[in-house]
Amino acid sequence: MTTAPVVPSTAPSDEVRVRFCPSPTGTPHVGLVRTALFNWAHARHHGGKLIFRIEDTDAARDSEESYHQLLEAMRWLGIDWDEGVEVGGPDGPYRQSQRGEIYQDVIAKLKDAGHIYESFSTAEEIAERHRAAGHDPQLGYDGYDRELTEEQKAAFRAEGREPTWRLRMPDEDLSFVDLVRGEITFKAGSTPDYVVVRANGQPLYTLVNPVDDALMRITHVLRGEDLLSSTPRQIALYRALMDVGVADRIPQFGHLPYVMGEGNKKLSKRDPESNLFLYRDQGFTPEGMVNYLALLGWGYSADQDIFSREQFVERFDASDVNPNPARVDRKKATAINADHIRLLPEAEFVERLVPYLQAGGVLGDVVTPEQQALLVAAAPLVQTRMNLLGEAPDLLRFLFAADEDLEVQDEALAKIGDDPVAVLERAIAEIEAVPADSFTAELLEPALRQAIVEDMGIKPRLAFGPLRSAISGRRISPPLFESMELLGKPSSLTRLRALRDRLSAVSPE
RNA sequence: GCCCCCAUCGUCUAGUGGCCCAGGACACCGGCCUUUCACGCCGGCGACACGGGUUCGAAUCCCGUUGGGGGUACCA
Repeated sequence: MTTAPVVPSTAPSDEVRVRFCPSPTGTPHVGLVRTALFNWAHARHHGGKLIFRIEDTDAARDSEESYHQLLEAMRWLGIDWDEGVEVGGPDGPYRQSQRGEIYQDVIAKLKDAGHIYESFSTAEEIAERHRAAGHDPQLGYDGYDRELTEEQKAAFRAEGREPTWRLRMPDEDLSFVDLVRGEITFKAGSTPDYVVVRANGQPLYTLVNPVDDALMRITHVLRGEDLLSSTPRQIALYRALMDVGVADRIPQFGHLPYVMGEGNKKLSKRDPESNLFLYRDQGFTPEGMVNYLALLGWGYSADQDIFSREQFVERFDASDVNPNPARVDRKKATAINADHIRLLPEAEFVERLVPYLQAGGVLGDVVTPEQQALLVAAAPLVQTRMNLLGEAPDLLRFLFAADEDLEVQDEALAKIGDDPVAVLERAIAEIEAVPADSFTAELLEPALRQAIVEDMGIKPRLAFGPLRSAISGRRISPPLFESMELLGKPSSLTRLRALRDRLSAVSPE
């Protein structure tokens, strides 16, 4: 272990330094990731640094798996950081579980300066004192141990009590200017002296979080609204830390609105709606996800909802964040994602499709050159037909399936006209006449239209319906003639004949 | 109980005293395009929580009410 640096490692500067400091518990959820994203955007917008720290001081709840998921989430979304876990930096280590010595040093300084004091009161005793005084027993800590004499402390110790340490709060109103909400004032006396060190000597989050922010010279703290009411006590702590030379400034705070679930309930961590990876697995692109997340409490402009990561960074300003809670709306998120799918360059789109096609069993682990070529040719046909990349397998499966494996869905046989067999017969005859080397949608379309629509007098919808069912097995498919072209003449004919035979067999005429 | 935050269409939002009898997006409903489904295009529905002030003028400022939310732990 290196010698613990307990003063900020460099002098204050104008550099913007923000941090993202999650606890590794559970799976990354959208609210958490939105916070990471806004901090990142703030740093990038101002040409500053993002510090990624892990607050793993609760051994019972923290997990290594969760830590790795956090990294995965950040990387998937393209939220990069400048200092912190994995990349290092001047103020490491960046996992609080490894910073014990640093905290002990700070605690010693706070003790020496008298900013924190020993408290022997139990919760029951505090409540009892409130009752005795005719106050609400739910009132917070009453400051009872503030001025204990050495004799009194010794007496408590003799009873076997181990004290916690509390911060001495100033008896005055505490104000700060919130980056998203403006000036906020907490009344004097509304924040009791609070515990910063456990009876076992271990520091609590209440201490460790501001201490690390101070040592890492954080200038702006953008965090969830749930931490708004802890701000006054942190400001008091900062003042104490400045007094003992551990902090050189109080950061500016900005409290981001909650991310709510549909309805009006808070998004719980177990709610599937909140699980970032579910979005990814269903086919959200990082671009779409970033765009949607950015819209949770912020707006790009009065009349534009779709924007790139770069545009987001360019325009993001914490003071434009809307202070009221945002609800996640899957439909809007999906629509935003759909726009980003359409914006993807074709080659990129093809690349993104592959993992989803593999997951859907359409492609194997190894993509053959033939499959790759087919995919490249087919991709443009489906790019405007998808909202989620996860829809790709259903849309494209028929192209990659062997003719004999193609399943024609019942639904695809429902509304295909009075005499689909005749339509199929005619189509087969027409297609047989088309040379294999000029088997293109361009030729197929007018030929089949002439034969079936014009000559047979069948409406386009019913003329092509049976063909679509035969070729794709589905009622809804990518464009028919292009699909036939991709499949090629032999395969197209095989499929048309197969359906013709099947339908002839069931209808005796 | 006490402290704090929030309040514009169903939802996300624009709006920082006149440009707003409130703009955009999603969703929804029509229509156009069309070989299915989409894309695209056109149109429609739809909101300033309520009450008082301030002001020549308020969605915008102030106060109150109501309604949501959070905090009040030896969790983070």
